[in-house]
Amino acid sequence: MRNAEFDKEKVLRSAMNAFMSKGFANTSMQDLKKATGLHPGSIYCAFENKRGLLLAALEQYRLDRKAEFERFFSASERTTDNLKAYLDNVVIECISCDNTQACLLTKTLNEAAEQDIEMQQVISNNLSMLQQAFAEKFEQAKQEGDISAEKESEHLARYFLMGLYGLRTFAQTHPEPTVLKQLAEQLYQDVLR
Amino acid sequence: MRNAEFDKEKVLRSAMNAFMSKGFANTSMQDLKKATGLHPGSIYCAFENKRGLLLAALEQYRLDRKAEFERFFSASERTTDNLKAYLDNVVIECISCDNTQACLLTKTLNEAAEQDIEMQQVISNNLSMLQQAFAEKFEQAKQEGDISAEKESEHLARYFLMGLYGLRTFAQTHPEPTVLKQLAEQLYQDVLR
DNA sequence: GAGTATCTTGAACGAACATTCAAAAAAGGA
DNA sequence: TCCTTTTTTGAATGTTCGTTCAAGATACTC
Repeated sequence: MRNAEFDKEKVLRSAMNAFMSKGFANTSMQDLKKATGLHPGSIYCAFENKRGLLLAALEQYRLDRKAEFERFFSASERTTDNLKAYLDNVVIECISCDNTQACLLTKTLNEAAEQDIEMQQVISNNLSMLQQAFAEKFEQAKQEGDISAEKESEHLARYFLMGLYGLRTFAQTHPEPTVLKQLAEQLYQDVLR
Repeated sequence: MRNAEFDKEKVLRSAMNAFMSKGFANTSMQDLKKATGLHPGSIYCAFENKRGLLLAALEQYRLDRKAEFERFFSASERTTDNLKAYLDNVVIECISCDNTQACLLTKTLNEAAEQDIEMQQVISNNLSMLQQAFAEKFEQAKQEGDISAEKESEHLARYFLMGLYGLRTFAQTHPEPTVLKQLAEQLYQDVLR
């Protein structure tokens, strides 16, 4: 017997970052070896494939984002405040120089979705879960009286998610803090109103 | 002397479609040969590179979208009506099964932006021009009295463009006509209000 | 209609890629 | 301590890629 030496979470986060900054196709096994510290053979032993590594990285990404989500939405008692904090954090990520600018889900969706139905399904499911999570928070905010009871939580969640996608894309061409903050603020207002 | 045989616009539109459906990295020269009907040598003679072909395709895309923009905004006398028609058309594109679902600019931005500063510049400029064009139309709509004079056209254009990005991304995971129409409608309302 | 300049063709090239595999190393069980 | 089992290692593999190039085809010029 012998156990694997590497820390799976660390490896997956490294791979995540590599895929986020260069994309799937443009990240070579050599890049992944450098990023993760794992030799090709080990990667194939643990994840079967380069594609398998991406799938595992996507799952880790989902877990990490879920934890982040719950952290933000347990900060204050007022849900709308948490929502604003979450949104502000997205802007901060967009401005930052590390690899949090991109979203692994949308990046992979753009690149690997075509031709790979299973990958598309995984990403769609992840995004649907995020939308569902937002819908629950909007429902909560309605009960707290900060959002009109007439609005449908599901619609709000969809619109908000659309805004997040757009914000991230916009930031890729114009990562100016002032502009991004304005956009985020208006999105927040439009959703609350 | 001898002139080139192929129709440059047709070739570029074919290349455009190939790049839009499979992305830059995943479109091989064989794919491009099949799509354009040009042999590798001819492509290299005319465009220097695979990358050069993408740059040329991006320019053709810009021209085509510009023509489309002007066509939509000269349809009715009321600018807001034209804006709505433009937005509805984006939804139609998102639902359709051809390659108009994706935007070549954002697709390329996601893939080739990193590592290629010139490419990034080209795309940023294109998107800025589109934003500027929208800003002019919003200004027009203000003068026609359909948009509050207090709003800044530049802000409206930015927000609208962000919405378009988001809509296209959202459509990739959930191309349901009803949902997309709702999202487009709310974006339109939020911008006009 | 001959000459020439340019384009077209498609086979050939080296490089880079994802993947494999056999040998070496290491950790547990007895 | 030795044996077994699993992981680690990194060189080797076959494939595919973007790119080149020399030969052939074609249209324009004089």
